[in-house]
Amino acid sequence: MGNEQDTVHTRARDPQRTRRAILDAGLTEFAARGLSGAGIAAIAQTAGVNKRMIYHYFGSKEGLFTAVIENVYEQLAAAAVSFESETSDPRDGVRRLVRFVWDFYTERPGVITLLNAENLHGARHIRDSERVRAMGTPFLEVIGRLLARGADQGVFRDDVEPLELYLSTVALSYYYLSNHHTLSVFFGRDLMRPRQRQRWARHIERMVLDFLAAGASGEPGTAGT
Amino acid sequence: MGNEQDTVHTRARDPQRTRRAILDAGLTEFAARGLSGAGIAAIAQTAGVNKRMIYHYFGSKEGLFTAVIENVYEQLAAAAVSFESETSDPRDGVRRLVRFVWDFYTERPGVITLLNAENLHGARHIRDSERVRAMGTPFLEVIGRLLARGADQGVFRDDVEPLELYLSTVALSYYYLSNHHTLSVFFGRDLMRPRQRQRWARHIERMVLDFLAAGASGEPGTAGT
Amino acid sequence: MGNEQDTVHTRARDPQRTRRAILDAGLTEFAARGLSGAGIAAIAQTAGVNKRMIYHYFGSKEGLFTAVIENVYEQLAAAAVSFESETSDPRDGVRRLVRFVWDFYTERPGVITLLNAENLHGARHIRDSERVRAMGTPFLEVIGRLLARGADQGVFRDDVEPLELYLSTVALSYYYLSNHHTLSVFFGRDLMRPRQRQRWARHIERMVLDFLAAGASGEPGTAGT
Amino acid sequence: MGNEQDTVHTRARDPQRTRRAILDAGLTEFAARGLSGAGIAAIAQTAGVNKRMIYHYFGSKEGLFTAVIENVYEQLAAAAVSFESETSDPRDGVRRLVRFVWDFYTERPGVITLLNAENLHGARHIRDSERVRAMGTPFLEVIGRLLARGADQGVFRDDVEPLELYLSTVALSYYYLSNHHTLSVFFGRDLMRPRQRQRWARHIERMVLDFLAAGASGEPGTAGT
DNA sequence: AATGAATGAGGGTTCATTCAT
DNA sequence: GATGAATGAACCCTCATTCAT
Repeated sequence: MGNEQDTVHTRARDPQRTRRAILDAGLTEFAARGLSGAGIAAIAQTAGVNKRMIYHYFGSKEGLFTAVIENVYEQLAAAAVSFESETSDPRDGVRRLVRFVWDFYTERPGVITLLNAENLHGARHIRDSERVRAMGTPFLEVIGRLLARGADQGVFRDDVEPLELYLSTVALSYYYLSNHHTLSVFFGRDLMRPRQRQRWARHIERMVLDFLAAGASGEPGTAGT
Repeated sequence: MGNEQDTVHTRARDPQRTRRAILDAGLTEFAARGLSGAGIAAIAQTAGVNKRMIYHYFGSKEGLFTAVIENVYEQLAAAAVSFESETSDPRDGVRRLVRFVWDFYTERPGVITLLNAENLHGARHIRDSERVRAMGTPFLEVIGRLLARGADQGVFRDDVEPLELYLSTVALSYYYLSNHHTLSVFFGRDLMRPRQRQRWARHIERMVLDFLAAGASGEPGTAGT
Repeated sequence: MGNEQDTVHTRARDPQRTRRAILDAGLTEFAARGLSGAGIAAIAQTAGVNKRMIYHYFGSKEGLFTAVIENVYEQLAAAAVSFESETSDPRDGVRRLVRFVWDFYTERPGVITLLNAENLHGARHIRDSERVRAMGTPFLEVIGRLLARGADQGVFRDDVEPLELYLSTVALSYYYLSNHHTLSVFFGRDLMRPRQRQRWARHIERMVLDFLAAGASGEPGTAGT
Repeated sequence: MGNEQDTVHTRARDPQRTRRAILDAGLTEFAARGLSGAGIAAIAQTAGVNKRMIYHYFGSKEGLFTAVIENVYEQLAAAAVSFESETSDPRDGVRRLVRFVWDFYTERPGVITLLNAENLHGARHIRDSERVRAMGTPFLEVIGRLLARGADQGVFRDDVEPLELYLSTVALSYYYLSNHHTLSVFFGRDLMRPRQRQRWARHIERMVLDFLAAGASGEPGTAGT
């Protein structure tokens, strides 16, 4: 008695479903406990599958972790195409960018801890991944066009690089969400109360936009002429 | 053969030194591998002490982790007094703040992973610490005076709260340093090359200052007159 | 070198046998050294299995202990059916009872130390066991019939309860076997010499029977007529 | 912080008191947890002394255990002199014996677990103790006189040895108290309820006395004439 | 595809004990 | 007499993983 078993005896054979369940469970567990904190047994239990299946589909714990994190990056890439602004107003484009980033991480808190975990390990799980490598370049191109249009219209300064804008935007969102536990203790106030979060979201938008507006020429440029 | 032993046989009896050595080793190991990734054996070996001593001084692995992280916060508090600017120029004050934050985390990369680890665990190790709780308030007061002076002189806008300025400053430094591994892969460029780092440091300063200058009254206020 | 391994490398895959081997080894070790004195490593070695298997089958050291002790009770229950006397002579029935008890514990000295261990821990391992709880009631019923028949025939007194007879019988056997080590020192004679043991066995029989006979009516009762 | 320390820093130097405190704590802890279950740290804490003191006074854990158990035997010997009956009535003498034994173990439940522990270890801690060896002989002499007187007066049978009477008496008390935890579960009733205990005490007395009376000559003997 | 049995290494922790003061 | 620091072995247990079915 008392045999700790991973799952019920008979289970419908559904490779796709099994694989997906493991991937989801891996995301949950790795996000909650980190790479070394998460256990194969717990993942198998959460997924409702036999431990052995994890090795069958992903080879090893690190293999699963790699798959999980690549999956996250694909989510990011997939979602990102949505904010390619067809709007002609650059300021609206930046607003959309800021909101997209904020919403993305707000809605996926696990992604943050997962990325932290990957950074803790020197990004070695994605380093050799062709799917992830330079996946960010398209982002920079979109943002680059945005910045160029803004500078052209005289509403944005022209000395900001796409990477700088992107990193600034993410940093302001990510750090707040990533470190809210310690910050809330450090400052003696709960940063995750809805009111506080909304204030911060507005602050990011303001900060990014006002920074871009600072030193703008104020008159339409002549680029392209 | 047999059992690996933790240290050399005879050791100078020096409680202070032993405790300190464990604390330092704990910082190093926890920073490098996280709470669950770090091992008592490795910590003891790094500290050059017997494993048992960790329990003697800190009760448990988590006890040591708590002590390590509190120690980090004390470092932060101790270092922070240094940027209390006696300068009368508010812009210089903000520059000092930005540089202090950037330098602090740049020089202490372990602190970042440590704080990430603590956030992964919901800040439960400092939640009940009276030493850490609200330790940030003095920061806000210093920054509050800075902002007030700047607004008074007409060089800063007056709609920014101390917490907003502080969090923005830290976010821009912290995220870049915390996530540089994945970001470097994602964008296909090494963000930690000295050149890149310097550029980013300058960017933070510019972004914070230009944001604060945006919408400033431009003329000295009448406060105190 | 390095780590002592528990067993030979390859082992026939035989769950039943493995489980049984662990149970037997647990009985031996717990009986010899008590719950806290027995070690998982020793049990595994005695059983010829890997340490991990103990957790696989029994969850924990205490889980194994619980299984061992429940197993003992099942032995007792199983063996007990044998003395249900079909003999019509009540005195013979009591003799069979006395001898059964004496032989049971004589042949299983480990059971005594095991029961002592369980009592040291407040019987908490069997307290919630449905298999053990009230397992003794059938004993009392058999003995009750025996006493009734004896009283009916006028050879037993009628003021003795089944529990009293049973406990008396076991006490006289159990204590002698349980405490012979200290008693032998205390009295300066070896109580476990065959001669001494036989004398004691005879004494128990005599004491129980003479007690039951004392105050008997001496004439057949009228019950059932 | 969190240094587990054994006692307050300064403590009145009182060798007698310290030794006594350790002995008492040892009795308590060994009785509650057995020899291997009791820990030096717990004993030191219970005694309110430094761990090192245990080694100072008793050399080792086993040394302390030996001292504790010898102490118990001295208690037994000391208390036993009290029931040397000056009464001329042998039946009263036996009643006093029975009650003394029952009361002794009832009032000192720890003694039972301690003796069990010593038996678990083959009585090796008292085996070489001159103080304990044959300490029981005086008991047998007292009881011997009691039996002789009873047989002489024709109220006791004459085929019972002192050791048999003593062991029977103790067995009936000891087993009930020693195994009440498992017995209560086994029979589904709480044997330690005051009512149940009193019934058992009366049963012991009855059983011993009726056994002794069985087969008595019924007329005063001629011994000594 | 899927499972339960089995493995060896190492996890954090506690042990009784000794050293230096 | 008394203390706190320090030790090394052993403790129970869990880990990621592989074997046999």
